[in-house]
Amino acid sequence: METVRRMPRAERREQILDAATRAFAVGGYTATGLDDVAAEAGVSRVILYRHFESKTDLYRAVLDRAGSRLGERVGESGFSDQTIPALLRAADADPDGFRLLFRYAAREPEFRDLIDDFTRESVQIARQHLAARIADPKWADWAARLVFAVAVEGVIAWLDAGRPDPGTAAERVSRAVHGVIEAAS
Amino acid sequence: METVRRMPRAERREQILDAATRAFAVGGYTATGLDDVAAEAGVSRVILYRHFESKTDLYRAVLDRAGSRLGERVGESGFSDQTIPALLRAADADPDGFRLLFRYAAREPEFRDLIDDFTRESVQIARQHLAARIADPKWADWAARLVFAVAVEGVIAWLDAGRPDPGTAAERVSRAVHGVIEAAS
DNA sequence: CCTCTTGTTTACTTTCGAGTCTACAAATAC
DNA sequence: GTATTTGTAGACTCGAAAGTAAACAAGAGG
Repeated sequence: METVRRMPRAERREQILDAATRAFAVGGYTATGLDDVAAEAGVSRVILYRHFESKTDLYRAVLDRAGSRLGERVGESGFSDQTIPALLRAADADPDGFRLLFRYAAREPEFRDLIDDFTRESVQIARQHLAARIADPKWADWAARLVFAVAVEGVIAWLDAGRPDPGTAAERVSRAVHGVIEAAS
Repeated sequence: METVRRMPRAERREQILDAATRAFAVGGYTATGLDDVAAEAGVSRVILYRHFESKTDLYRAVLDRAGSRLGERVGESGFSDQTIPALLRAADADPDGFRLLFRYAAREPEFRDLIDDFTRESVQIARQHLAARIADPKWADWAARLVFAVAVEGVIAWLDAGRPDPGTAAERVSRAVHGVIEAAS
């Protein structure tokens, strides 16, 4: 019988967050039980409650951390030729968090607020850039949403493909994004 | 007190499917209770069980119908300049079904099989077209996924925008798709 | 008029997973 | 060596939503 791995409280908390991110990234909030999280963390279910008040609390902590990391790396103002590379780096640094945020949290009524700020702001920035190129504001909005979706989907598809060619990935995603911008103008 | 609207069995079944499609399209499977569905259908909860064995059964029926309609309109073979217009028409004919399939069902572990066939086949077709243009198969796969995502996201964004300019919408989505294809080549 | 079908209402049971309680074990720190 | 912290195990409660049962109401068609 293997000896039990003990950790100081703060470290365990982080380790649980890591494991929970992985577990939730598989199927989202409702499809993931606390037993799954506990198993992934290699810890009994009760321990989760010594670090987080509830499943909701834990999930929000996971999303918060993922969202903060994303915000730190990408920044939340402006769009430059460094934005896409930064998005890639953020996804590379925390792939499960990235997937979880955009693949699941964005569709979960209770939790989407945690990623919607980022999305809304990004789309808003895209809209401002596109307004000069697209006369009809309805279609500018449409294009802004699509541009953001292409960036995110491009990154997730890159993650799912096993993160090939990290050096040139940003260039490829950028080209796709600009391809849509051109096509929409 | 308003008199109760009775319907022949088959008609009621369809009407429930319509209402359920609307209800589920708001928040997906788990976030939608049978009470919500019953309310949307203007019928008591018990009636649902006289037409469908279970919530799962009802949901699958909804997704089946939406998937069939989609398949009928888009066809499941080949890609031509009629494919995007057909996709738009399908979404226009059944916007809630379309949204439900791609926005929620595609992310629900228990139910994604009902839309994954369509998605897989579409991506496969895209891949074949792109193989000639993109040497590295990893990046051809990536581009194929992205192209499909752009088509779907473009359509959903159009729905969410209130379906402006039905005449030119297909042209815009097509341009976006080809923009990504060019950019990825 | 009678019967079948469609519908309602209300109350019930079942199920599942979240969340709790208690008692115990063992590593660490002083 | 003792107290404290970190951990386990297992049995439990609780609540929400799914699913069931029974009794009754009323329109439609023969």
